[in-house]
Amino acid sequence: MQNVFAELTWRRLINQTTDDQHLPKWLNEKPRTVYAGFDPTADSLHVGHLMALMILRRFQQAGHRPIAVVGGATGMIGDPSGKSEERKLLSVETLNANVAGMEKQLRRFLDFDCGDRSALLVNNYDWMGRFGYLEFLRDIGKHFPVNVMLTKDSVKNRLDRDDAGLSYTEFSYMLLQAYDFVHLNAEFDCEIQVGGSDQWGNITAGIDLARRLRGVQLYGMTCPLLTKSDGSKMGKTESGALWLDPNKTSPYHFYQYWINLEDADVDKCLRFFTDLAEDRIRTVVAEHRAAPEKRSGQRTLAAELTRLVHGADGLRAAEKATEIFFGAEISDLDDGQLSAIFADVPSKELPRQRLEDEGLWIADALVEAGLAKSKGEARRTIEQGGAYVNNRRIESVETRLTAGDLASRSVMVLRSGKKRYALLRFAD
RNA sequence: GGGGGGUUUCCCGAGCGGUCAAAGGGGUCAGACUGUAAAUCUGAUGGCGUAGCCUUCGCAGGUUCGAAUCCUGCACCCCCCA
Repeated sequence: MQNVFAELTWRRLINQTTDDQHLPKWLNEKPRTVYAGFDPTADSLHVGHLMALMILRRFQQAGHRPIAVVGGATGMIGDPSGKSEERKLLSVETLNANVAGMEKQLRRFLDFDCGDRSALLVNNYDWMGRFGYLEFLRDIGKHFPVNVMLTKDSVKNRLDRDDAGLSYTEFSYMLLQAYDFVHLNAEFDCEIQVGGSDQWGNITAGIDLARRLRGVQLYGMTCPLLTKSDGSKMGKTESGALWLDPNKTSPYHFYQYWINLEDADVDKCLRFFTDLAEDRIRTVVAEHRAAPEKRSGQRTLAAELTRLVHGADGLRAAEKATEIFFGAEISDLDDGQLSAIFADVPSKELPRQRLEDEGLWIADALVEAGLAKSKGEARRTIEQGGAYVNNRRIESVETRLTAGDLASRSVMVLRSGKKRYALLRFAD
């Protein structure tokens, strides 16, 4: 049994608990069962889920048993917490697909095969789906005074707004989550729930319900919201959320997000998201402060987190891609590796025959690849020294490309400027 | 209904018979610098294998050796008077 409370404290993962006095001791007494919920709003987890996930992970590492609950039922309703508008309902098929996608990813963070403290993965649809409406109102609804519900932040905030209402459906959300906690307590002896700070109301609702229905005392703990030093949301890119699914966000982009993190957020993220020990983090941060231009903090963070989410192979791919995207000459790579590295880069297929005889004029190649709108533009780029083939600068507008300029069997990597890439594939 | 002003290249905006592919600014694209940031500086910015040619200045005609620039008609926008 390790002291998980102390661990979470130095990692600054505790925002609020239902019992600061007794919780640390209570957690050290014996292995406890802890749960966190994940709403299946998409077919992949994203960085926003990472906080709760890492907390479960640390509980397990300390010797406790984590339960990840995917909200097949609650996801059908939509949690109003932290949301400014009524959400649209997802179809049952979408929900099922989403639940399946998230399950796969959860396995990376939690150990599902280690004896007593093996993680559990459950779907609340399995117990909520069977409930009849009348039954639910009699057995559960009866215990929720509306005046108490109305004081919850998630409800109050929505009612205070002039531009968004709150449907009866979403209003009922907290009853479902409260019942989840009670069910998990009865079924798995789960006694503590963790979640983001916006989950406080839902968690305490569950604790109240458990006391009334079962006469037991449960606990709750929230972590801080994940925001950047400038106040914006962490894990948001111009193209949307930062997903954990490599098909939605490539390991390279995932890695790059952390490499580009503000200096001010590095310490915090190392504590939140890596398994590194406290003194190691202190060392990394100290080194980083001494020479911020080296980005050693970001590098450590990016490497640790990418390895955790995408595995050692994913990290290697991301590092290789980084090296190449920042100008390393391209050589010794085959078609498959290049396709993987440049997965998000536009590509165009041309007949191999274009490389024969005279070869392919470099300006035509840039236009074909979409890096220039006209040959004139291509010509200018070349004249200004901004055109590259396989990351080698093209010196002359007269350059013609032949089979010898292929980076691999059939791929040629074109680049305009610092980082606009495109591939040309030459089919037989 | 009457009078006046406008419509320019991706955007704003100059041009008011040839030296206009059209000033200037913004944007964009390159280059330098840099910590994969911002700022700054430099260059480029209709098309075409380009000492040249072709297409652009609301639309259609016309005057002229020559029109973004002058004339006529049409369309749309703005302002003033009624």
